Amino acid sequence: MEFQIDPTTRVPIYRQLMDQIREAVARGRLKAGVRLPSVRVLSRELVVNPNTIARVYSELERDGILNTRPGLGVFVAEAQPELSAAARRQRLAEIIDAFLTDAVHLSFSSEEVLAAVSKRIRGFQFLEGAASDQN
Amino acid sequence: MEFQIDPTTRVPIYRQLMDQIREAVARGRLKAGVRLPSVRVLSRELVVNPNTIARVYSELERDGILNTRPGLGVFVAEAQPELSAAARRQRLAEIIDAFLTDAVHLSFSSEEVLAAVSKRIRGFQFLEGAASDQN
Amino acid sequence: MEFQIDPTTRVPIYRQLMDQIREAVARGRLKAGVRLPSVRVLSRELVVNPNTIARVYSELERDGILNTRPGLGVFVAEAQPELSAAARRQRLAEIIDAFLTDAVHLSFSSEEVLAAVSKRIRGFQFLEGAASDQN
Amino acid sequence: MEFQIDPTTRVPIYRQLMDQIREAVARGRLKAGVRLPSVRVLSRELVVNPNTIARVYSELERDGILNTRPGLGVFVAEAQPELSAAARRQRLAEIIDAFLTDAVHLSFSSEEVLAAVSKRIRGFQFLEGAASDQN
DNA sequence: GTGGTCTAGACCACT
DNA sequence: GTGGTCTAGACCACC
Repeated sequence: MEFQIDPTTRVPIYRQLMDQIREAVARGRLKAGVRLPSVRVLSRELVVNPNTIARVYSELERDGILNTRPGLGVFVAEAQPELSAAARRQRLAEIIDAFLTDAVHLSFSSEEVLAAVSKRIRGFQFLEGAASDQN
Repeated sequence: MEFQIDPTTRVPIYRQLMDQIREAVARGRLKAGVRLPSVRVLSRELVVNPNTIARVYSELERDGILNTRPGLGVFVAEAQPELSAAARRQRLAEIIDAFLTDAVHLSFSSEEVLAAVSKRIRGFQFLEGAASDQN
Repeated sequence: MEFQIDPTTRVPIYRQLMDQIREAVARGRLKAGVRLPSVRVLSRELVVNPNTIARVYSELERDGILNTRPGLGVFVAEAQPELSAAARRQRLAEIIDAFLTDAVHLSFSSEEVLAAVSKRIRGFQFLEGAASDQN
Repeated sequence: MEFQIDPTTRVPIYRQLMDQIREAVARGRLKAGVRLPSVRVLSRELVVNPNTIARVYSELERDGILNTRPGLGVFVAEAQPELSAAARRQRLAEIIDAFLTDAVHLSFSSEEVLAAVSKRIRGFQFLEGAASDQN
């Protein structure tokens, strides 16, 4: 995995890195169990303050996306939704509505939006099957 | 239209209000030509500083979503996309990827996501027709 | 770069400063990547409230002329036109007509106006090449 | 002459009307000596407060573009530059620089700008000859 | 009445 | 240190 920081954006560095790790996991490019570079190594590689990397790892651990095994390193966690089904559904509705609001203001038609989502969704590693609903 | 501010979130007040207005316009609940509450009235209603409301209105005006008529008030604008097709397509890809990343981490399947998008898209007022691409 | 505010004009302070920065960028006197003075420094220098400077920077960022890097400062952005060709052409026609209207009322001849434009245009950093129209 | 007010713009009504009269004069569509509609008539026609029309006429009179002949009406004045040659040249330079700044930020090339100015200048009624420089 | 601009001063997040 | 957000309160222009 290579991560890239664009310092010309107003998105904070820690956010850029978090988003890239989250997206890599979502696309299946980072699979559960894989070890990430150490804070020190990655901070040198990206020319970023080690504190910033450490913050990224700890926030992703809080989100259940990474696990730190002391002395061994930081690893991609098994997928494990902690939210209730109701909370997950509500959260999904929120992010869909926010996304659709933006899409409308970009003057796309609903057909164009659905087509684009259908196409891009193939680049992501979703759960198999339909039933993720029982918890 | 009623707007609601949640002061406990870390989302800035002006952002919450902007998002709510943008969504209401995208859903067709606020139609072009409708007058919004005056800065002073809304600031009293939401118990928010008038400057904060004024900021929301002026940023939405810069985005082409509202118009200000001096001395008269603030109104919902006619939709008028000014971005190039290339910029619009890139923006759409970005928001879709960000949305799908979140959806994967919520442990939904791709079928569930597509179904939810298809369902919720009906609540929004998209452009008619499919081809909005010639400019 | 030195900026100057004339408090006797009816042009708002933030507009004066915005215009000066826009012109400096257009002339190539402020090049992409250059760091602008911090909000606090410039506000002391110009004897203007920091909020006013912050407003200038944030509006120019929305226009794609500046970038903010949190914690680091404000920088001149790479040029990146996002408007559609149609919108750009219409905008150009509008500003030309407004300019020509003023020029006529100053009692210049068309030859004088064209000569003056041709001469002054050399002080600006335009795009190379002629065709900037495909998007 | 028909004037049109667009209430959806943030440009004040009095400014819209002033600009339209100035442009009509500059284009030669309103010639010196022509009588303009009375304040009352025009205010009914445009559905605008009479005070607003009166303000437009009085400001244009101050600029030397209109003359009021009491009891007779308001007339288009003879062109009469009151400024010194130096002041006129400086003012021309200012409006050219402001215009060119905008044109650069619209990502046009200098060739495109010159071509567009040359084309649109034909729609305006400039002074004949080149020598408007002796005063 | 309407919105727009500016100041002063506080608090927070990012690096 | 950097910029971002919010409040409070003043003054001005437009209608």
